[in-house]
Amino acid sequence: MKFTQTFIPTLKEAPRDAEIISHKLLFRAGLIRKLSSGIYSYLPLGIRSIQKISNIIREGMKRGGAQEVLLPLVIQKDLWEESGRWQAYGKELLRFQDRHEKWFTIGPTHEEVIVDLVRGDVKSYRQLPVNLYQIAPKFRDEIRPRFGLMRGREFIMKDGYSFDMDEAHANVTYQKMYDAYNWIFQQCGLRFRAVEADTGTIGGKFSHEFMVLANTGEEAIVSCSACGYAANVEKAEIGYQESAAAADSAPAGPAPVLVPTPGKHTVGEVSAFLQVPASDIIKTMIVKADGGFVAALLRGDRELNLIKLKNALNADDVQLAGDADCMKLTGAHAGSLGPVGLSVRIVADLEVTTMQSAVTGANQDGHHYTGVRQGRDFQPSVFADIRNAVAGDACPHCFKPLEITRGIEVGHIFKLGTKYSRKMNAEFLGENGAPQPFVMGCYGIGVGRTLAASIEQNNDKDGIIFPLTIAPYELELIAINMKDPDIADTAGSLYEELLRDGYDIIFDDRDISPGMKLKDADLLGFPLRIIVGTKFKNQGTLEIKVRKTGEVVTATRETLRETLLSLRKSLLP
RNA sequence: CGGGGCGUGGCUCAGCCUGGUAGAGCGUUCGGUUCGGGACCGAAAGGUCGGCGGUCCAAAUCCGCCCGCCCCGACCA
Repeated sequence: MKFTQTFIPTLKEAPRDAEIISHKLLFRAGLIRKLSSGIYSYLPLGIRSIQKISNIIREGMKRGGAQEVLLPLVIQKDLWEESGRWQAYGKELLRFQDRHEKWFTIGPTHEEVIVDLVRGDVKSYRQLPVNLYQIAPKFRDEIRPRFGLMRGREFIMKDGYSFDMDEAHANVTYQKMYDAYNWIFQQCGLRFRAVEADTGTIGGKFSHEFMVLANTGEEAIVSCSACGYAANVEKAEIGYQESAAAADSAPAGPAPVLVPTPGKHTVGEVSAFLQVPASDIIKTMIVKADGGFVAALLRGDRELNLIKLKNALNADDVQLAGDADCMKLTGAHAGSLGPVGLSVRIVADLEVTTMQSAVTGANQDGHHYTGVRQGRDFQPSVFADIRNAVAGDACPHCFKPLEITRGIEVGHIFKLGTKYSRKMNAEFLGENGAPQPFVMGCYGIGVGRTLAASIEQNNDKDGIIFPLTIAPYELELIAINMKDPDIADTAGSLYEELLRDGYDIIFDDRDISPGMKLKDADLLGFPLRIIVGTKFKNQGTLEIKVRKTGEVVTATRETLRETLLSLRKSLLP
């Protein structure tokens, strides 16, 4: 492709609303433009990269035994009512009516459609497994779209769904998809990690998220370099080698003392005011669990993990209570709560059991207790790991210190089981002749997000550094001065040759200053760059620059192909 | 949804407080000089100042309503 024949509107400055680096660079390099909040157009370079990622996904899916389909974008309400999600999905589901005032949605995900499709045509276990996927736009009416392609409302996603006759077969399919995902992200040239994830309300023990490692990632990943354990912080367990009942055997100290702490609400404020470390404070949070209330206790410097709490309580729905509920239950506002004298059920984090003389809220505004002791002054009914892991906590498998890194979720696979097949009455006849529901799995990849994540991970001050496999073009040819006939002619014929050789090449044939071409080349981030310039005029040499390393290799026209081949090879994943 | 901010040429922004001629840089067009890191000289095009209404002799500027966009929002207990 010649630069002058395509549409690559590069920009010196990013628009003001671009916050993160990938958003800025996608915009400045002319890969995307915004139409509306969270809604983007893909320009020629953007769609090329998206297509390369899509093709890698297709290859990976093929290897994993899945077939491509294309499902409708617009879905009628009754299917969503069958699954119960018309009510359950909430405001993220875009709903609208056609001219007959019939309700529809633009699919944010396609379980209903795929189940409807398969139940109509798959009637026997002999037809299983069925594993179908599509790569298509989706729409989720996010409360707050942000970060460009990272969290848009309309976005391109690969979503796949598998149907198996039983758990054992579903597990095999799951494993194939797990392997396929590893292959796909590796082919995309990403540094990533598959981590164990919470399965949410779906249940089952298999769920993995594929996280691209990047400091700007929205998710925290807990990992152990000693044994390879890795999990989303929502899920990550903490290793405790012995259940600490130490507090019970320690000698009892003096009874709790009520101290005034006027205007001190946060752990930080109380800690500073009373001159005690945050780790000696027990913070008390009132939580609404399935309609009832419980008090969750944590060391002052820890964060509550609602998912762990939900699992510990065996509850379906857990959320923090509002200030009004706190007031009603304890007689104090949030900020002065404590477990002493509380009437609600108490759930204590395992760490709390080792605290023998703690500071807690006194359930009167502006007062705290000191010298509070678990077992004597209050009695939790449940002890559980309910906090977020932090760096240095023990690995649940090998007890070595855990590390925390950040990641961007680009893929998620999990077992759906029979949740949808039961609700939507999707059954087949098994070997025993009895009808039974399909055992399903579901597998997603954010395609646009993968592009954004790659840029988030691979960039420098000058611009994007594309991995070879997903770059819009692999190779850029630059003629330093198009007005110089020697240079222009050489570059022109070189372009034709390389094109014939099958290179994925773009030729910057614009008649503009060298500075602009070179700046644009850095910004656009194609992996390899050939420069035809004064060195060619004077010495007959061409320059090949590797964007990733900055390495410059010179070649003659004779050695160019060989040099390109080996450089290209060095950039393969 | 709650809180905050913004909306002026394609992009980044000034002007608004204190009403009176709409500005700069980048980009674009034309001519010329340049040609290895967003070059230089000269000329030019391009703006319903987000929309509607109000106040006023006069509104980008003051007031009201609306629209759009952006940021923050359990972890305070």
